[in-house]
Amino acid sequence: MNRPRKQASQARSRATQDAILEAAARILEDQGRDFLTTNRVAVKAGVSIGSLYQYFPNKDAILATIMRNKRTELLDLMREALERADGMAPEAAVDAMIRAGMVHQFARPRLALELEYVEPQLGLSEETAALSEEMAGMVLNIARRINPTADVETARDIVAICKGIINAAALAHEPGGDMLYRRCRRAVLGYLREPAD
Amino acid sequence: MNRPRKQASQARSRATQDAILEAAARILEDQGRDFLTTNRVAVKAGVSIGSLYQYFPNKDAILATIMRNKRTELLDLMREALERADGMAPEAAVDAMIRAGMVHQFARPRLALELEYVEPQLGLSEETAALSEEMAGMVLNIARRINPTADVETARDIVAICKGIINAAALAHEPGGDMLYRRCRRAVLGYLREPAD
DNA sequence: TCAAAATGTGAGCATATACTCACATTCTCA
DNA sequence: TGAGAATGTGAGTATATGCTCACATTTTGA
Repeated sequence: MNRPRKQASQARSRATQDAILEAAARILEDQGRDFLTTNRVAVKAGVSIGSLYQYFPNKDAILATIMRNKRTELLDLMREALERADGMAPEAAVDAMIRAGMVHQFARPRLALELEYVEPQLGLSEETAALSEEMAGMVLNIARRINPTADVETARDIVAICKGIINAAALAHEPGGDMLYRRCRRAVLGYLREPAD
Repeated sequence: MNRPRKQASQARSRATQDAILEAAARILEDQGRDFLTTNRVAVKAGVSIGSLYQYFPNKDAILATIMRNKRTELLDLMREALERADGMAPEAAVDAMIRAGMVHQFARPRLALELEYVEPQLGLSEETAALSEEMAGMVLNIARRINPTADVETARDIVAICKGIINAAALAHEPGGDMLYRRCRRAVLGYLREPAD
């Protein structure tokens, strides 16, 4: 295979692509979805709309890329936490998992919320399902250390519970600090320790 | 005061207004927000767009009305549950409250989800805050019977937790039956019984 | 140094959609 | 029954926005 001369060409400038992605993300989180127009993204990213469309085939592709990037980050953090949790006490393992997985969403809760809202119209349903399964699998692994009867649905609920708390905080413009983490932790442990029926 | 001849005029036909509201709600929940256009609402409601704009000044007003109606319903159900819960055992009281408050969202979870997302652009933030406070107050009343140290934040989290579970179910097109209710119940009781730190 | 390839530019097009208005239809009541 | 009020109608308008394309600028390689 022949390598590109410098490092450009097939992917154009990585920096420009990132600028576009970050511009879109920032508009989404601090102006809202109604303000997310391709022209505005281009202006904020410091490129012309013409250029923007050389980096992405359409608006949804920008959002899909942001989505995928965030998901990759999230999965990596969770996988890493799962490994680290190997020799840990059950509660510490839960701690590590929540911290890893959720710190990520805490960082930009508003963005996470907006992305979740846009996701259905992005045609990523297969990827979404796959991600959900992998996440549920990892969460289940940890959850069973607290409650051995936990099943996949339990794991999915745990994720949903954390999302609920985080999203509410985001909508209320709450700061996403350590308090929020502790509330998630309490909800997760409580759910696992409460008998199923 | 002079009463209107029949019952029309100042509010036009109540039936037509309801038809418009229901048409909008149905489009929202089974076609999605991208399909919610005023023309489509008019067609589905069986009126002309011209008429639609005699009942509502603009598109957002339709959504705001749906929102307000649902909220009124929800609050009424919760208030009623709170009264009924007076002589009940703590757990039964929690039961009644979740059932009342959440049965409402369970009924049309997809609609609830879509409304929640549209809400910020509707300029109802004061009403929203007021509603949140009243809901939190009622939930807190019940929550304290399980855990006397519960505070307003605890109450808000309980609401958020239930919303999270319900929304996830809605997004996954899960049926919103009794199972869902039981998972909410478990999450709520677990959260309340888990020590705060 | 220069030509060809790669990349950047933004005025403008195509389209979608919220909303209007001139007119038609129906209702009210003496 | 008929005149005026109330209500209904939908083609058309104004505007916003995703995206294109003809052209300009920069980069590349000998």
